[in-house]
Amino acid sequence: MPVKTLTDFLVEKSKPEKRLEKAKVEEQVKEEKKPSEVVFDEEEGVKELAPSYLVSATYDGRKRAVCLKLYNEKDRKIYLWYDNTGYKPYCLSDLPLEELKKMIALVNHPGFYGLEEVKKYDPLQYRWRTMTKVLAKDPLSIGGRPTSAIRDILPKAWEADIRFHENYILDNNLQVGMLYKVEGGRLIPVSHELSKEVLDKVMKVFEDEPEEYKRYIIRWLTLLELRVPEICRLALDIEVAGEVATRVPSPKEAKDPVVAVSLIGSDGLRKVLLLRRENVEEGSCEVDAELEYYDDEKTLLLRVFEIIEEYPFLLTFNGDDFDLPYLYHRARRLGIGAGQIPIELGRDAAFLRRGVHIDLYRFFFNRSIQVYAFGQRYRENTLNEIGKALLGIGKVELEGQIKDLPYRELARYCLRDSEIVYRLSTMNNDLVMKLIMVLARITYTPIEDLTRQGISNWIRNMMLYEHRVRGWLIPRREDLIAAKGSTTTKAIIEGKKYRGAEVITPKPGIHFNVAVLDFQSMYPSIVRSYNISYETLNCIHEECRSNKVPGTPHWICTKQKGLTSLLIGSLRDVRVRWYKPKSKDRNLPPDVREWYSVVQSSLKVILNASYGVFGAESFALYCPPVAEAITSIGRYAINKTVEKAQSLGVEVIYGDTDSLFLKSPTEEQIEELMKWVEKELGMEMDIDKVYRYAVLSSRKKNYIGVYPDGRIDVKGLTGKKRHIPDFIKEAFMEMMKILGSVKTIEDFEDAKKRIIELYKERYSKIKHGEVPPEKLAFRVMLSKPPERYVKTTPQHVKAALLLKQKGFDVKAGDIISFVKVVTSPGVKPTQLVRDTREIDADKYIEYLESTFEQVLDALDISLTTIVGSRSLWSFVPSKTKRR
DNA sequence: GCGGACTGCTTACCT
DNA sequence: ACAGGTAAGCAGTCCGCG
Repeated sequence: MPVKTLTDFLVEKSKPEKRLEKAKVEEQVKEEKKPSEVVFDEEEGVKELAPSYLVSATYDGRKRAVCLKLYNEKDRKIYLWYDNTGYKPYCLSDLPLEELKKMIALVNHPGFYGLEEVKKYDPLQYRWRTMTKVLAKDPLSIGGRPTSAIRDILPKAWEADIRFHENYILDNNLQVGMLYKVEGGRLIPVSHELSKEVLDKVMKVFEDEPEEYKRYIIRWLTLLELRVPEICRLALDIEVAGEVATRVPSPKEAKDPVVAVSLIGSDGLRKVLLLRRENVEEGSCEVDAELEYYDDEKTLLLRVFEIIEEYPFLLTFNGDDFDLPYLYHRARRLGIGAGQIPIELGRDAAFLRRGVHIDLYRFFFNRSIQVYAFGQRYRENTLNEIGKALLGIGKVELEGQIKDLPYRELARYCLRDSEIVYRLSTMNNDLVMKLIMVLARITYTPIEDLTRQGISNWIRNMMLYEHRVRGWLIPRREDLIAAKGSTTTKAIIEGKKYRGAEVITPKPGIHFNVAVLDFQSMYPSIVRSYNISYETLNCIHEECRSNKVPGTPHWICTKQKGLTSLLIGSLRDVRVRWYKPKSKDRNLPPDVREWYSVVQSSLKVILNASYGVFGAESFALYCPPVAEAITSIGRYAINKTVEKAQSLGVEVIYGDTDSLFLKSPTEEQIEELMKWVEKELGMEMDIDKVYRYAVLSSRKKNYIGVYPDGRIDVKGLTGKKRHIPDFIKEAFMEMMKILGSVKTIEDFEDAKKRIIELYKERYSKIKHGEVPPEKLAFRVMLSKPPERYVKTTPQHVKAALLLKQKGFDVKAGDIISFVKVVTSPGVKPTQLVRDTREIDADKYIEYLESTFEQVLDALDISLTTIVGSRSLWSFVPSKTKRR
């Protein structure tokens, strides 16, 4: 079929000077040459290679060339390919070539290589410009060197802060995660067209869209229909026998011996390497792995390195900061040459020379992954917590110190950590590995960068790629901000840059038959439908000025389709109209559905962040008016929809950002409202959920929704917050159970009574000191080191300081567990509590009361009157209703 | 010297 | 280092009070 592939599209749109050659023949991957035909030379890299997945790009400082890592699924090896096209680092100048030639400081710069004229389209000025490429011999000469970098010599430099290997990907249109082969030393993309079947179906779904738009859809489909390879991998964890148990050993010094290394491979390898030491017993527990004992630590380490080299991918948990640097420095200390160690240490990461190291700690720490990919199922970033939350297995509890453990107990402990790391990568059919690969494809980001960087960098990479494909000049930060002006709306929260979302004041009470409608990915829809992009916002055309963004003085271009609008809009549509429905389609085989589900959640991660990055200073295309325009249109849309609902006679009882809670609407009313939204606002609404009843208070972002089957949604209420004591949480859950059983309005009378009984029972338990301290522990995150709290000293910081006094290691990110006590300063770390009589019962009663009250005040019950009038002896008079 | 009103800080949540 | 909006509790300050 003469259908355009992504590769065609890219070639047509861009004219980079040195482009990699395009495959002439359509090879089928399955019928490819045997990997035995691989020609690989350690020094020079691969010369011949059957189709393999591009997973990473780095810069090899020794060879002064970009190095690509290609993963061959068949022999499960990574091959290195070094650039041989003479690609040079560069930045751009707006000065004419002739003028730059006369700049002595530039041409005499030791790293200066040459000049070249190029045409670039400037999106801020809507015109093509002639720019001069200033080429350098090495990346450091462009920038990054402390003194006299080329970018500082030039009066104005463009694109100078893009790293060399990133530039290489951009200029050569390399697609990370896709197939490439090597022939005669040349890197050649392997064409991977969509099947006719898929293509026909897609074109049917998007038949009404313009050609330009369809090309984007095909581009995403081409990247995302191809399955990712099986990733052969090794999980590793090490144990070090330090003298002080409360301190983490320093990797830089590496003065304590590595006493155990556990290794689990996807090929079935299960090993623990143990160091023999004096006075250590064998131990007795079962260990489900092969144990290897070493008398000599050096031999042990060399064996570990040997195994690492056998695998293309290495997984660790915090290996960037601990395991790999420790292994490296320890090995050096024991006299192992750097050349024998497969590890290369970066400034804040650890890499493998040949393979790819993925530090799952960094990946799981990523907020977007936490929230959107795993639905906040884990809320602490420790291996134990993530393991427990996602797999149901935590770390082995340590009795005593590492150095005192018998061999088998040590092996079991060490093995468990690798086991969790490995299982995190295999759960849900390798979900994590697939997510990583898919995100790398969408954002054109090497695996090593993707698993370490935040989402603003992923989106940056995706957008920079789009710029290069089109031959666009990437705007300089200050030019972008100067051209687009600042924000014009006032945030409700002091110190914020612009106004955000609308929250509709809830109508307190119990509401039966509630339908929750929401705009399907509201912000991306706005970006698509309103042509939002940094260049189209406040464009240069006089005629566009009347095309105002509601609620702001900003306007939007009517002449040209915005880059962001196309990019984000097409991603949204691919998700909403293709991948999401397919992931739920029961007619498809489970493995296909599962793949679609991986893709749709990856897209969700990107889309959810695509608005926020424009308001984030760390984003390369930071442009707050863009973010402001999006939220402003969002407020306009929801407010207009509320008006419309009311005019249709539907009561709106609550709404937040993109959702509306409608009280017993008829099907016709819903349908009419949705139709109106589509026609008038150019956006789609969905029935997100239907509640048998919802309990609202006057508090925003706080409600309980009960589904027809009795399941319950709890939002924002104290009872579900992570930091509150288990005792309170359990009481709250009991209360929810009671509410879940309510079917009709009549049932409420009984429910109210049961809730009051429940409250009284829990009340007296606290009062009588019958609750163990662990159940009363608050667990609050320390967001910075204790000494950095200078303005106030919150309770968890007080507790942290007490712990520190006792010699415990407390650092940012730790969860501090404390109870409220009667003695000064009112709190005590849970570990230090000896006697239940210390506990401040009244404080806990206050907490219990306010937790219940949040629910009860919506039910129109007041605890003070009902419980206070009963026979509960010394009832502490409660505060009047809090607002 | 103490309590109430108030503001600001901090955390955890919602979309 | 994706954003802003909301709730809640506590720390700290100011002021009145013969």
